[in-house]
Amino acid sequence: MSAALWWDMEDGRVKRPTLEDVAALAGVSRALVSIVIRDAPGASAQTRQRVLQAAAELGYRPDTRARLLARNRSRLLGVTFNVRHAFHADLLEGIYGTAELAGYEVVVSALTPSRDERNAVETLLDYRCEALILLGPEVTDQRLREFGRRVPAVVVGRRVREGLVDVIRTADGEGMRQAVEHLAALGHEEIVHVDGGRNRKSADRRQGYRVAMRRRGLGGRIRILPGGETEEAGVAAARRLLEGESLPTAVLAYNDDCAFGLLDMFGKADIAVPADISVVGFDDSRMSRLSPINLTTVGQDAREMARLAVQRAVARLAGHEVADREVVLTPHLIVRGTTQPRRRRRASPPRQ
Amino acid sequence: MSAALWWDMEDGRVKRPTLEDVAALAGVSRALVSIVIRDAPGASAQTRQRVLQAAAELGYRPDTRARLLARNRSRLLGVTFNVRHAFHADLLEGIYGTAELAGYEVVVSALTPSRDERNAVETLLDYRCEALILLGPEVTDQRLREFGRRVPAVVVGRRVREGLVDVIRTADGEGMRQAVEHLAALGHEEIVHVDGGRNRKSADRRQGYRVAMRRRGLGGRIRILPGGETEEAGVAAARRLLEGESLPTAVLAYNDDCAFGLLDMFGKADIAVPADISVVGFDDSRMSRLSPINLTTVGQDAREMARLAVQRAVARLAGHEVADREVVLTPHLIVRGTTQPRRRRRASPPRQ
DNA sequence: ATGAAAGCGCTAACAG
DNA sequence: CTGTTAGCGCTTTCAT
Repeated sequence: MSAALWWDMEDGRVKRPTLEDVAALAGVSRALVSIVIRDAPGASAQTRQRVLQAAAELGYRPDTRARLLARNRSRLLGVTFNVRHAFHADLLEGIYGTAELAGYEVVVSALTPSRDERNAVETLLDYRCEALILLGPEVTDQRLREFGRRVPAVVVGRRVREGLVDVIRTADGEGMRQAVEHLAALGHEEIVHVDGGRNRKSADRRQGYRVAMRRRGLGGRIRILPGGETEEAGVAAARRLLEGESLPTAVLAYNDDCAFGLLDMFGKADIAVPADISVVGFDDSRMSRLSPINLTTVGQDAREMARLAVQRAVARLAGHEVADREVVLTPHLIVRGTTQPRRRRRASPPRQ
Repeated sequence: MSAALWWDMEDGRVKRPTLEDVAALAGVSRALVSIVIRDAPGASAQTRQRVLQAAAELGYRPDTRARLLARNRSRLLGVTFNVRHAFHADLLEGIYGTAELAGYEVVVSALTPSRDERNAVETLLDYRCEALILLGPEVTDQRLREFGRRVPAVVVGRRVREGLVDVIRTADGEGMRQAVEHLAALGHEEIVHVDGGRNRKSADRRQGYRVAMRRRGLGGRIRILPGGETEEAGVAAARRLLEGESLPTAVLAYNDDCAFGLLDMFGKADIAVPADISVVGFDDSRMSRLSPINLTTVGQDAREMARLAVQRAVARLAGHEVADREVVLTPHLIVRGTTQPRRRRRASPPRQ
């Protein structure tokens, strides 16, 4: 890395040493250099030494483009993620690590408002990625299956109807169960669920809530408010709650963002959390950990999900029969400061 | 896009149509297909038609690897970003857009705890990116210059000492000035600054605070508390403030995260914000907009920064002399709910 | 306007 | 263990 490489202002190109250059300096053939660089068997220790030395001297680094093209297999894993989603950061971290161990490279493609899954995947496929890992994709099952028809695809964090893609996700129902159990154990009975709208994840969580309530003997108290995935949705839901004649003692939101909206509106309306009402979110997003918020929420194991996703993709590529297309991990409740035992409501001054 | 491509489970490889296939189907040479696909001059409208048709029929998509290798210029812009940094999401969005307009492709490399700038940049360079755009890099100036010596490099969001790299950043001093002015205009005089530690950005902001205070005739009230870039640092600083005999009426934090820590600790100590003390952050991070936090902070124009960064890189590659290596944009204060006119302190009940 | 041919820098199969 | 030889799929002269 000591080589002083300069870029040529004339044509904007950088002249970098090639295998050939290294071979020349080491006085061997290109093939031999290739072998040494790839750390493949078939070169004497002595040659190895000399080649490595020459490479270092020139500051040689293999050209990924050429390598990718020449190699029969690209050994490339394409990953799409949403820059806005804090959870994806954790997943990416794990993916890079696991992929490296498995001998794969990772090429990521960011989703932005003007760059959806289709674009991102197309880009990835143009690089001839061998498999796709899609973090919390927002396209239809139909399209996901289309992706899966082209290369092995692993969807992380969301359910996909039957077939063609592997799925690594968290048991949403179980998460809701834990949340309901937690609240019920604290003495709450009027536990309202503000749902996430019309998507599948929302349906799963809604159903989980229903089942858990019934199982706790609170079937009669089931109350679901239409919500959404955003803070605004939470605000709107809180407003609706406040308009009703009686407030529940606990609210279980579809996700953290929605819960933030609830917290906000309750704060403005002079309802103390958790003294007057307990609030639980879902996702354990980074913000939920922020102490001014300190939200009790349901968390997922990012590292494990990442590990499994890569492992699936690789297994599939290796032709191994994968037993279950879908792996459902168990989430775990993280109790923070927005829940407490049910108690008499008391007046409390506004905060803002 | 209608082609039904299947991946071969035998060897994990996908067989995709090549230029050759398209050429055969269209009954022309590969060269001609290449011309048509690239929309380059040198083919009759008729041929164009036929080739395009054939390509569509086969679901042909050019192989990026081959393309990159064959082209003498990669027309690739390498971007490093930090997945944890919400602001980078906005920047990326702008970068993708501007780059496309300029006829460049973008390849991003994510920074994670175990994957620092060095790794990321090396990966990017291995793809033979022509230029680098580094979002809020955390390595030394020394190393940044090293990058700049290899390819044109644009650093976004931080100052770099003299030379070799272009810089697009926000005027930190001006941001601090606006914050101080805002607080002073609200009647605050005891405005404490909790700084960000030993990095350059922190020094800039600290200095901006000093200058602004003096200019406002508050030179005697200058008070700087050692802080840091994290929430924890904010918590610690708040603790130190609370230990002192008198609390200031306003605190200006190094950044939003630090401000969050302050908010948290104040909340726990029964100090109302903004009634008892006003708090200002810096960055306009996504969380600062969350209504339970609703932090008054200093914002930056992501789109413009992105546009300028790409423009710089491209200009540099085109060999255009760029007048100023450093562009400093003006930030703007965003007044939210954590600041209010100075007034008598009053007791207020705990929130939690 | 079209086609033939020569690489881009590397890997991999095959001889020696 | 080492070197020779084909490509990978595309772009790009350079003839025709």
